[in-house]
Amino acid sequence: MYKEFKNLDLPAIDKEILAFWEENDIFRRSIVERPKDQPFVFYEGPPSANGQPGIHHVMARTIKDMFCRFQTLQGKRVERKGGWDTHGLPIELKVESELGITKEDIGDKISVDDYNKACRETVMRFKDRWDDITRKMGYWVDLDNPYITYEREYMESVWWLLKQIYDKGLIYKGYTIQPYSPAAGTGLSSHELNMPGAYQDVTDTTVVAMFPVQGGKGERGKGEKGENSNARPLPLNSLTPYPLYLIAWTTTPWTLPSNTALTVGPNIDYVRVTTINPYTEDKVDVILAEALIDKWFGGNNQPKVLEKSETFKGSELVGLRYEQLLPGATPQDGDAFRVIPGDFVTTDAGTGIVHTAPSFGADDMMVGKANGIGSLTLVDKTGRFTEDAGPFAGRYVKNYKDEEDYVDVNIDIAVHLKKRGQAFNVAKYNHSYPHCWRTDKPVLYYPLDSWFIKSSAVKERMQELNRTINWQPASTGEGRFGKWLENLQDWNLSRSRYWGIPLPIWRSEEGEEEVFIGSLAELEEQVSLANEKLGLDQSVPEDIHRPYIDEVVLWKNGKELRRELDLIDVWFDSGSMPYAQFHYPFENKELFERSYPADFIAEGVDQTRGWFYTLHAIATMVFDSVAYKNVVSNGLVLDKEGKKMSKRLGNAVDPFLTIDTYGADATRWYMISNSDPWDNLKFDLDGVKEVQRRFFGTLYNTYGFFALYANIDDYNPVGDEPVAVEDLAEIDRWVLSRLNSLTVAVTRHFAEYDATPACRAIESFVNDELSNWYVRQSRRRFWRGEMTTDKRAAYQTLFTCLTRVSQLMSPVAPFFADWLYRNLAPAGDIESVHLTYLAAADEATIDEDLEQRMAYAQRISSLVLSLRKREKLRVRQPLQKILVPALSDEFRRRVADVAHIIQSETNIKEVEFLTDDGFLKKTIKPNFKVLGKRLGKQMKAAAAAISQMTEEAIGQLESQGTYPLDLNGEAVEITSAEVDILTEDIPGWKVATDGELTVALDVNVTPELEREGLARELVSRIQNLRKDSGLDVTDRIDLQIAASAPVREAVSTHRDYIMEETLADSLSFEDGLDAEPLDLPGDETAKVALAVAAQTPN
RNA sequence: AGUCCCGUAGCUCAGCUGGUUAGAGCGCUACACUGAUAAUGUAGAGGUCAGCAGUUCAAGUCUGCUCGGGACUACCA
Repeated sequence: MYKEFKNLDLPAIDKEILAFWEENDIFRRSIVERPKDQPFVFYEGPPSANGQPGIHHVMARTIKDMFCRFQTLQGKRVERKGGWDTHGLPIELKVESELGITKEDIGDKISVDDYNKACRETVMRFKDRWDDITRKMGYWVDLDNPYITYEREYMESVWWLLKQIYDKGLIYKGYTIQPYSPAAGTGLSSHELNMPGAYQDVTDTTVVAMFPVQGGKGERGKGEKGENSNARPLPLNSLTPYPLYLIAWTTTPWTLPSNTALTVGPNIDYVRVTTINPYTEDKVDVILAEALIDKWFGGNNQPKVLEKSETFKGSELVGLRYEQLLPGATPQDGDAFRVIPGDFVTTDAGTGIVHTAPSFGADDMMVGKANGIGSLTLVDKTGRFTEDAGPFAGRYVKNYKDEEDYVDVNIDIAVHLKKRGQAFNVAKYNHSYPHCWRTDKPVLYYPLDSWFIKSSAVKERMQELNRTINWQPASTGEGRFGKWLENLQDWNLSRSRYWGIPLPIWRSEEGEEEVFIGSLAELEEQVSLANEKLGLDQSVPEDIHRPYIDEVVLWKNGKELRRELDLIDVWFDSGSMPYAQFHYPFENKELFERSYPADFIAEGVDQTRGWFYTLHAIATMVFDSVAYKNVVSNGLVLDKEGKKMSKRLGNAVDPFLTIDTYGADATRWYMISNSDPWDNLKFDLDGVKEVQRRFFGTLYNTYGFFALYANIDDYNPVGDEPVAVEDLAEIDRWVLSRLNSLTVAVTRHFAEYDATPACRAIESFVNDELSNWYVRQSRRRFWRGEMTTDKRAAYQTLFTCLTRVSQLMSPVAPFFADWLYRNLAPAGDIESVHLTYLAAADEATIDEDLEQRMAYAQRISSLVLSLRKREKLRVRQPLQKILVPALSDEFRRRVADVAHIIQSETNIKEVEFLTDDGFLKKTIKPNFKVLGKRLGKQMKAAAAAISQMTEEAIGQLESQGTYPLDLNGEAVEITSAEVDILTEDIPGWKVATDGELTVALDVNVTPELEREGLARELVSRIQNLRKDSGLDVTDRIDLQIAASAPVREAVSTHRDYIMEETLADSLSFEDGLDAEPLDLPGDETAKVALAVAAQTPN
């Protein structure tokens, strides 16, 4: 017996199937039953379990899951090792805030040991929630043996990888500018800088400062001797009695005391302008980019240009010396206060001359180094000016301590410059500036010591390898990722933190000796060596996190070495997972080799510069290989208004609630079918409801239909001898053809990592073709009479379709698919659809001609129904015929083949073809695609000429195959293949057209047809009565009828038909019948009484 | 600020390598159907394909710019 159900309850199906999977170990079997030599390698990007899973995780994991399931269907063995990302700043910050401490307190108020213990506990806090959502959403991943990044083995593999990179000379220690939060006393990662809300619009005091050119104080006009150290004759060195300044704009006046250079664009045009200092009203000469004159001169409250020199290139300014803006400390490590060239200078903003303070800007640092100008760092790590900062010493550069009476030092600097006659412009400026997400205070860029991976050295190779990766969508690979690789910077590995993998580098105090550890065994050796040389008794700690590892002292060439205190960037942890998940190379070599590289990975686009990058970088540097061959990057899940979901806005969708309410499948199917996953998804629960109702509801109904009749007939398609192809009904062959076309399409889409069209194709097959056409057309075959070959053919066909659909949909809707599959399967069989193999489509059953014929049947039926509607002729009223113009024999054959379908669908007795040219009014249209290619510019004229063609001319074209056109005196032959000839009218008939199809309806209702119509009306009413009386569809009845004369007549004529349709054993007229009168068309009346027949024959 | 994605009916989305009536589903309105019935069919209303310019015989589709939404990257002074 097939199970029959009252209502579709997807959440209940989830639970039932989940239990079935677990009891029967289906996930494991779906892997181990596939051959080892047919692997499909998938890597799980490790989530961090210190936060709750969100609906976007359901999205990302659906993508991962469905392609893995699809490959399993294709016979691949898909191992899926889960993983957890356990280190890093987010976890540390969470712990800090929970313990109410700051970074400074670590090692003081709390030991590093206890602190790290707290991190370790926090990191898995929501593991249960994650495991729960994983189960409930049907994501198959091995969570029993996950890799965990804080485990000793994992960390050892990371060290090994780093050592490989070190041995290639790609690791160095450098001094660089990094985001730093003085308020929190900690450096920040770029990740943190990109937390929502980090960039805030702020209004800063900006200054255009005037840097006095050395030897430019008015005496320049007199000659170039004297103490002028600017030896080069300059174009600006023309006659002028006024002091000369270089002017530069800054939004951070507090960096001005640390200025050591001015940077110009070598190819930018500059000019010297004579003007008046707006604050002192002295006449001065200033140099700036010509393009920016209008920005600073001639406006309201702006000085005027009194005189202007010829332009000269920035390169001519290079080397020019100027006097330190605010005299004080000078750099010891370079030749400062010079004009230097820099590519990054533009004329978009400022003056075209860039104030350069190498300690407080990445560009500044870079260009400063290149030109050897040295640096000044007059601000300390608390955000305060140092003693060397003259009048500003000791003051905070921003209000880092929330001082009530904080006076903005930037304003004071501006005032100070004004008084000295060295301010050209002071103004407020609104721009976005990064803030520390914890303290909400502005970030400062500060020089810090760090370890780097010289990834820039392998960027060409990374780009080459990237081109071999199949990105979905391609634009992310070429654009976002490709561009990122083009401009690749070195990878800053260092994190001055506590909870992470320690850098395995030991150095002597002065840094001249260095040991880089690549394994625990190596560390063991080095420890023994150190013990021997230093007379110590150390051993390798069991836990190689801080603080234990920090206590290890090594030895080399007579020096004591201590560990560099930094940790490794967590992104290196996750990028190491292909190797570290197997503790490679210390174990599992063979397993690793067959699991590398990945065939497929998937994450959100936000991982482009995260995990996608670190996987790629490590693979390129260590193995000269890609880490993954195919990658899908999905977009964001937004709320239904298109806003980002956040707890703060309260618009976050709870994945548990969604799945509990609508089922995992409806949620998954909605997410994948609604739009391409790489577009952002506007998540709307109404959409999930619609999927549930429209797709799953329809499929469920279709199954219910099958089950209902299969049970009545006690039919079991399994083991039933397949009906020979030639004995199948046309509609069976049609739907099987469509099913196989669908299989081809779905297989191709999944193989190309393009699931959205696959879902839509399945949806449209189920809704439009299987349910609304095949089942509707075939209903009578299921309920009528004995088990014939035709009936068996119908059962077998529907069974085949449902079974195949369950396979095709199973990657996306694993629960319902399995439910459907198992309900269809014979009782007692515990097979799961997820253990089956998807057979290649049977191309032989794809019959394009048949699909075309059925398309005609559907379209012609629609036309007839619309004509009936227009003429107000209800479908139950049989009509004699329709006329269909047939301009070709092929068309006629095709329509004739499906005429019976049109007849039953529209209640018409015959389909008649019109070939007599006299009847048909033809129209002609150019085939633009074909003709346009050939004619090009003449197309317009040709289209006009063709539309002018007479019936006669069309006839000539049809009979001879060609027709000459005269296009403005030019003769052009057109052929019948280059035009479409259609009929749009049959004079004297009611017609409807759809493209090339035209149908006319015979609206004449003869008395005979009317009687038949009445009979059908009566049947319909009786059927309703049966149903209202709660009869089973198989119950037989006795009928009594009282009716007006025409109805009696109709009943007499169609007595057999009525009895057969209503399963009546007897039918009699009883004039005095006491029953509700039935509502019949016209003025006819009838009363009907029915009773269950005494005995049900069968 | 740069890079990338998106902008087609009230809503969610199709629209292949440019080809002449721009489609579907939902929603709305009317009618029909009724042995899958909390289903189904037919019809109707609803579109300057974000805007501007260009290429072309022909642009929703290709190019450039502008505007709007989003993401990523970014102290460009």
